[in-house]
Amino acid sequence: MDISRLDIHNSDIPELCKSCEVRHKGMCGALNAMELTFLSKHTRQISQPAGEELVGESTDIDAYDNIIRGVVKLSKTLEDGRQQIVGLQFAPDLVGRLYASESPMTAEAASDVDVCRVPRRILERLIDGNPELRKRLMDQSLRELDEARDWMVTLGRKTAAEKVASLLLLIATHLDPDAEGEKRVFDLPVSRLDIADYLGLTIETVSRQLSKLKGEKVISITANRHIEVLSFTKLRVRAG
Amino acid sequence: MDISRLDIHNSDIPELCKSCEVRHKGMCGALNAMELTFLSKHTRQISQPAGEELVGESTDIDAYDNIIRGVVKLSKTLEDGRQQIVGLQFAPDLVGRLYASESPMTAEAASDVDVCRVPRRILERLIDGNPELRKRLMDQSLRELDEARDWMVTLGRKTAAEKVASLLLLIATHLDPDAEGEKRVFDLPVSRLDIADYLGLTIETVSRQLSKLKGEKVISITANRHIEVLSFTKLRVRAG
DNA sequence: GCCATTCCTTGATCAAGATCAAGTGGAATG
DNA sequence: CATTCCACTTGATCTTGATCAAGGAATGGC
Repeated sequence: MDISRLDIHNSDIPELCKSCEVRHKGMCGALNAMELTFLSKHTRQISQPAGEELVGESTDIDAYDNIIRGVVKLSKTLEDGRQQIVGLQFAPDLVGRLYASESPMTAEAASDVDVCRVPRRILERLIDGNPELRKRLMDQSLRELDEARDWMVTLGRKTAAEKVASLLLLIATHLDPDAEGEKRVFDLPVSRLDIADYLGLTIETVSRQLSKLKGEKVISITANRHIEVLSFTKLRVRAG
Repeated sequence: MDISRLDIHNSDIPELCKSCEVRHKGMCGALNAMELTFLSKHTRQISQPAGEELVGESTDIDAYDNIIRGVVKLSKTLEDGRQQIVGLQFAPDLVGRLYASESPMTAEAASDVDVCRVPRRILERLIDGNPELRKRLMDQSLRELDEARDWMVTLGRKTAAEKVASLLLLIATHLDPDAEGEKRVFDLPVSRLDIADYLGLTIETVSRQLSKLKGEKVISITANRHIEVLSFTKLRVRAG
């Protein structure tokens, strides 16, 4: 099962997963070309429109999804319907709680999403025999833990204005296809309701804060979702 | 480096770390008897009174601490001094961000704490050669991620009353030395300020909510820190 | 192009929790 | 035993963000 010995070339990568070869951003959960080749008989590429569920809260996990394109939101819901988004995942993250039989949260396509789906048992077997992949997944988990804890500070201690500015920075950072930078112009991959659910606010407050940032010439907004950051410096100051 | 082959008996465990043999609670980060024996020449038992720092935010990590007794709080601070506690750790958790050279947060003794300190390089080498330990640490990280995300729901979407009830349940669960139960009588291991910083509230609000729970006969409080839960059912209802 | 629907914005009012300001009580110190 | 100190409690008031309500802009179907 140690696939590092296999003589696999990029040309062997099955067509359906060519697009998985997205650029890695430091530590991440993506499967590499060799691993995808190894798994090719088991993987399926799946396209989900925005709003479709990938995994439901408290449902059995029988597959992991390697994100190829788009944004996935992870959320938890209280009995009375209050919802909190507990994470956003971008390509090439791996979606799914490792080593659990039941998902502790819902994973839903925030934007239109393409994923490469791998059956749970198959991936777990691959992990066992592949120390490098295991390390990569450990690193993704630890990075997600760091991000969750950073976000706890935002949720617990920041004002509405700081929360909205923080989210714009987060998205600008993660959507940038290039290494360390931030995207100056981008489309919000999520609705106002999603933003509110991520920040622990209401849609009205989010809307007001975005309007305020627009009025202060920190950002410009067109067509509801299209954002241009006019000053990262001001935005960072406002993010606290 | 595969220590699972070593012929080690419990009687070989160095005296200083005998107490490390606390009961494991399902998945956890504690080192087991064999590992502690292996590490005995490198470990030091350290006692810190409440309030003492184990690791500072943004400082170099040169050791990991295996908690033997007490509660450790993990916190992050904004430039202007606002603080958020992002996790509590109990025996036998391992304190310290794995595979990072710099700590993303402060780790501080919440109560009086005893830890077994292992130099970073030594533990990392042990992990590399010990698949079972690696799995245990992976499980602790994933469990901490689950807990952080659960807490994000509390921070983002619960009322002050629900937050305080949730924290009492969390502490009652973690302080119980027995497997699956909850402790009915216990001492809060943290101050009102710590509770406020964990819940994203002020000490005044925490105090008012505790008084309210006392008035409603859900809990009784004596000597500020000593809590008796009179009705777990009511407490759970109030935790939302 | 028109309509319906959904998503977003803006305004007015309200309430939860923060802030400001005294207290209270228990433990430690002399 | 008195005193100080610190952690906590309680009350009064204020502010932030929620709620309620209406209207506007984008999107999809026909």
